[in-house]
Amino acid sequence: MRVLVVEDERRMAAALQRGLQAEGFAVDLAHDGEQGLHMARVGDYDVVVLDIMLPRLSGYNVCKQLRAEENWVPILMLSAKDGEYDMADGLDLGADDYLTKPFSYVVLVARLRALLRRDAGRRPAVLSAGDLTLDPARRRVQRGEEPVELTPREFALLEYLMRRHDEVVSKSEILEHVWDTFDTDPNVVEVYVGYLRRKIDAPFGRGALQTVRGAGYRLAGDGG
Amino acid sequence: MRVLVVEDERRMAAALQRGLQAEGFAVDLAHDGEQGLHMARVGDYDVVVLDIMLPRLSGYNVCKQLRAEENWVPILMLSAKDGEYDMADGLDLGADDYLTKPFSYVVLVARLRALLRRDAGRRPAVLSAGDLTLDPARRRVQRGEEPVELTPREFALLEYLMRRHDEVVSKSEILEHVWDTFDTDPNVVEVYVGYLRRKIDAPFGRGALQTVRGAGYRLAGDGG
DNA sequence: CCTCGACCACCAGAACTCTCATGGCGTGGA
DNA sequence: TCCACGCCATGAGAGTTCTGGTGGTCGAGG
Repeated sequence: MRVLVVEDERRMAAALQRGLQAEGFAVDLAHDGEQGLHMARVGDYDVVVLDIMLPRLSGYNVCKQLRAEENWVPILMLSAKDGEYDMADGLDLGADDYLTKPFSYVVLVARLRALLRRDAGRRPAVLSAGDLTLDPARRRVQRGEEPVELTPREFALLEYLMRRHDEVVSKSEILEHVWDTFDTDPNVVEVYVGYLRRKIDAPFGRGALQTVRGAGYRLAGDGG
Repeated sequence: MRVLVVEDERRMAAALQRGLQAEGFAVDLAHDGEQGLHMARVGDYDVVVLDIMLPRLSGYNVCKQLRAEENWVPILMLSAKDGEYDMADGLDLGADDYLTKPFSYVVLVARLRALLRRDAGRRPAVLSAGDLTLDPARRRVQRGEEPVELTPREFALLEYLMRRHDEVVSKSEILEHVWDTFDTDPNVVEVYVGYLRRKIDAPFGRGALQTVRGAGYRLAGDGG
């Protein structure tokens, strides 16, 4: 698999190159927007990792230009640290997924693989259950129009429950996937379910996160 | 690769089986010590995952018995939750590595692969630098004979530095490997280096963990 | 020698995660 | 119906991690 990484910061670029090569990707680097655009045009890549903040031509414009030329290579955008550019705009310009810094190396690789698996040009999934929405890339949750602030662990738990909404999910499944650990006190799940309810249900008079006694929990898709 | 999992708790056993199968291992289960011993004898496995607390015959004794019969199949032991058995004894009986519960699924798989890569029957590595020793499996650190208590993050940082002792390790390398993240504030490394110094150097009048200005840090192998 | 900028050490405090203990509630059996 | 038991909810609190700010130190250059 051929990957083009467009990133001006040398250290970041080198780290990405090393990491991705270790995963078996063939990695080319471009250090500014113009070079990146040129290489993306002629290089026949399977996927492009594109920083937004770039000298000469922003990642923003690289993406826009490529799409204008009907080049549908999958693009994974990396957000700026400050909020100058909104990732949502990046998506509107035709990026396929985005990551906000700082991001985990594992997550980056997982997203790249997901991009490579599916048809190019599709939008990243935004999970929903009733009027509850969760955007894994932007790390944002809303109940209706109202944003909800979650800690990392709460977010991971909700994401897992939303991916399996309307199913009954056992505590041991949750521990495996959200905590990645065997033989941990299941009470920690109960505690975090409690935290979530206080944030996504109680303030809205809902009861979407239901207990199924003896079996686990279910996140109701109809909003509870 | 064929794996035998000897574990009596049904849920744990099922989770291990599913997880390892997903990694491409062929997994057989035994639910007590006698069955496990029998299967290990005749089954020609590449590695055995062996719980200590087992009905009928402890993992302890299964291991001892196999080694007495000159069966050198690599064995990864899982510790009891309570401290009834000491893992060090397990190693003395011929286990090749051990994990203490609760453990991460990712760590388990990594250890299994490590076992499969190297010659069977060898002891797990205990890292050392001067009179500083670190046992990754038992999660224990000593300065000379004196045990040192570390938090998980401190331990991970020290482990990485010890694996590369006498080398200069840059902050970005540390962030990548210990924090698994790009573009995080490097100050967090400085803070944790400070914590480590207060635990492994200052109380012993040492200076093993050295700053290399502009380059990173070095853990001196001669004890500083 | 002094200044300046970059890099680093360290304190303080906030946020987050997890453990423990207690009490409520449902379910099944007497 | 009432009780007993197991499952779950929740408050409290401790330990850990991380952020931000401040000040020190080193090296280069005037």
